[in-house]
Amino acid sequence: MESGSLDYNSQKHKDKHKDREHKRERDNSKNGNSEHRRSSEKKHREKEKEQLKRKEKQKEEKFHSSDGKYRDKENGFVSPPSIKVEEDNGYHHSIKHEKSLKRERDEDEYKHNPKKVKVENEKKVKKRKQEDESDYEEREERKPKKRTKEEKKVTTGGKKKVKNEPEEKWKWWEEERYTDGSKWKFLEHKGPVFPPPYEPLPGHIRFYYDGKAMKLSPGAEEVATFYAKMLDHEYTTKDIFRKNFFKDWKKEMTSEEKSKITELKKCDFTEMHEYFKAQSEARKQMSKEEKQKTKEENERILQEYGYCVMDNHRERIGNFRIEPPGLFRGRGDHPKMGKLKRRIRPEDIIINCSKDSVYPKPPPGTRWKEVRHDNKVTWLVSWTENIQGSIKYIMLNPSSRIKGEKDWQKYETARRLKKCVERIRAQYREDWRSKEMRIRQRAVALYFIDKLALRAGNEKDEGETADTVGCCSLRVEHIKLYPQLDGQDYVVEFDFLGKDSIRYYNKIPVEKRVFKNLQLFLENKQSEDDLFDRLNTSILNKHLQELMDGLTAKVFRTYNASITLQQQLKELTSPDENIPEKILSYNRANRAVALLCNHQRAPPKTFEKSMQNLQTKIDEKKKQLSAAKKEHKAAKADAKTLRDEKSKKAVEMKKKAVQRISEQLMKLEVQATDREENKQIALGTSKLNYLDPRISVAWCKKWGVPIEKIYNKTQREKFAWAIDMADEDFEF
DNA sequence: CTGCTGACTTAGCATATTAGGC
DNA sequence: GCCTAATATGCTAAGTCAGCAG
Repeated sequence: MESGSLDYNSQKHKDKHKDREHKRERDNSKNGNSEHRRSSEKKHREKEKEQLKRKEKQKEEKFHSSDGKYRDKENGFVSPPSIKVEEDNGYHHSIKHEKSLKRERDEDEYKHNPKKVKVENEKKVKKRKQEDESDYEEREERKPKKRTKEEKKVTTGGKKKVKNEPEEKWKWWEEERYTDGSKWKFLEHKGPVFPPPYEPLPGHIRFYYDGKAMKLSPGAEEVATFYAKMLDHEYTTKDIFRKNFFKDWKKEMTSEEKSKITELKKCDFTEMHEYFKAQSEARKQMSKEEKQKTKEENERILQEYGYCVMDNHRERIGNFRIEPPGLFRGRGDHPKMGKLKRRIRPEDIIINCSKDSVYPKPPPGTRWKEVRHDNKVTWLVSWTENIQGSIKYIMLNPSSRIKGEKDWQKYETARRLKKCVERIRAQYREDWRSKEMRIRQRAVALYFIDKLALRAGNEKDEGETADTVGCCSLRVEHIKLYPQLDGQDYVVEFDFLGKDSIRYYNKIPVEKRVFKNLQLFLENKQSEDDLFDRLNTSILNKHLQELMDGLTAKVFRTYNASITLQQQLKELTSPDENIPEKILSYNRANRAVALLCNHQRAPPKTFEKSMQNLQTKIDEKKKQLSAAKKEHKAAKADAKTLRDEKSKKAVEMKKKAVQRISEQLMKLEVQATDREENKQIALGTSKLNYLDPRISVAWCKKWGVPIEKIYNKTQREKFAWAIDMADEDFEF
């Protein structure tokens, strides 16, 4: 059935193969690599089936929208059945209703967790009424509800010095969303902050070529400092890095320099390197006052450039600083590592803001590349980066409405998947026996994505990026089939580099049918050939879209991560645990997810040492404990003979001491276990991106664990919506 | 389709800040 | 209070996915 692509492909591989023999970064990374591009043959004669599916999908939708709970609808923004929608103007939401809903929720929350207010507002007990500034009224369509009126305030000045207890937190999640595809009505900001210009090195810091001091032109010198700063980094030992750097560096040299400096290995940057080390040392040694001063300066910049006004609110910007020039550090075996990332000038910058706002001013004597007013996008500033030619953006902070709404929506989509995942699973299992190869491939790939939480796996530009893959781009060389292994049947071994060149290694038993299909897909292929030669992410996602509105490959990752957390929490938490133990359970649940998603990290450099320290502490505590126990016993004995009040009291005290120490010991032991189990696993990524925060919030409420134990300040800001709305009964 | 690219999310590592032990 | 280890934040690379032109 399929063929034709093979010759073409393997030809390509041979060319590529040569420059692709590098080693991986992580010691746990290993497999060989090669290139492969999918051939371009298509086949699309499946109309009837698609139509069928479309119908199915419609049914599915009806099923969903009728299953009752208004809350189940995406983002909860939906009229309850009982309330009539005023006019069908496209905004099918009922404001009034939401309000009443909200009130109920509040009551609930107070009932369950009276401490809540304190928890959330640690610092800003005194929410001052803001001077009202309603010049930003453009958002009629967004109709803030009554209650938000009082809250509506904009602090354009941003002069709040004392702490940060600005306005009362805006609950954007209680407002309506745009339904017309626009992202905002009004946007005003101050533009980006540029890195300081290059400061030439002092005269006594010299660069040597071939043993001889040599003064470099400012342009060449600047690039040289980028390299000098990285001297003790492993990067500078890599051939590609050195080669790329040298090539780009030469472009910045004067013709004179170019003719002299012909070999990197004759370059001596050590003096420069030492200089920078000394500088950063000096920075650390700065006096308190100086540190305070820079801190204040940073705060000033943050207040001026770190916020924008979007619609009626002052919102925090995520990254308002332009990336400074430097040497590109790709991850894994990146063919472009070491290339010069050039300095961004105002002339490279596109500003996005509303027409009727005060436009940001370019630095004196410069101009922006463009000022546009596109409210269909969320970015404030963009520029094109010179390594890959891709666009970089300045966007809002995760705590902003625009990011938060999207995040919330993501979890709602995952929850919709929960309702139909069984049907989808049944379907792909059925498809394993399809007579069409492409359907089988699609079904097996989807099975992997679902079961193993693999990423979709888009095609990548070969030679431009590190050789990494996801599900659809898996190659023959990435899997091994074992009809029998360690007493299990039909085992598939995965070994490939995924995003960020993190190795995915896993052996799992699969169903016989999957196994047989894999054998079939492997027939007559070279190791560099695509495993799924009839599939790509576009085909897969189109299929998924038909199965459920808004469904794409990555929704499975979100869904499986969140549902796993919920299950694990249920399983692992027991009522008699104290708080540290509960947190350990939470971390374990979190860890199960991180494992599923393959979120790894390099073991911290100080891991062994800090583990030893902890062990020492534990040993000491143990000694203390047995000493305390002895004393307790002795006291009891005394009390028995003396039988006076004083000795009775002493017994009590000793008893308490024993308790206290054993509690401390336990806490330490828990900590040790937790840390050991976390050695190579990164919990942060899943917590931040995959786990519906409402699950965690509900868990905290249910067990009386303070939310701060689970989420730090940043995380609480990002998940404010969830903290506000989820009660202990929340079910993902 | 198919390739390209724009917009936006997800990712690990580097650095800064804070907490906790002495 | 100082110093170190732990944690939080910042940074930016590397993905996903959709829409469009050809």
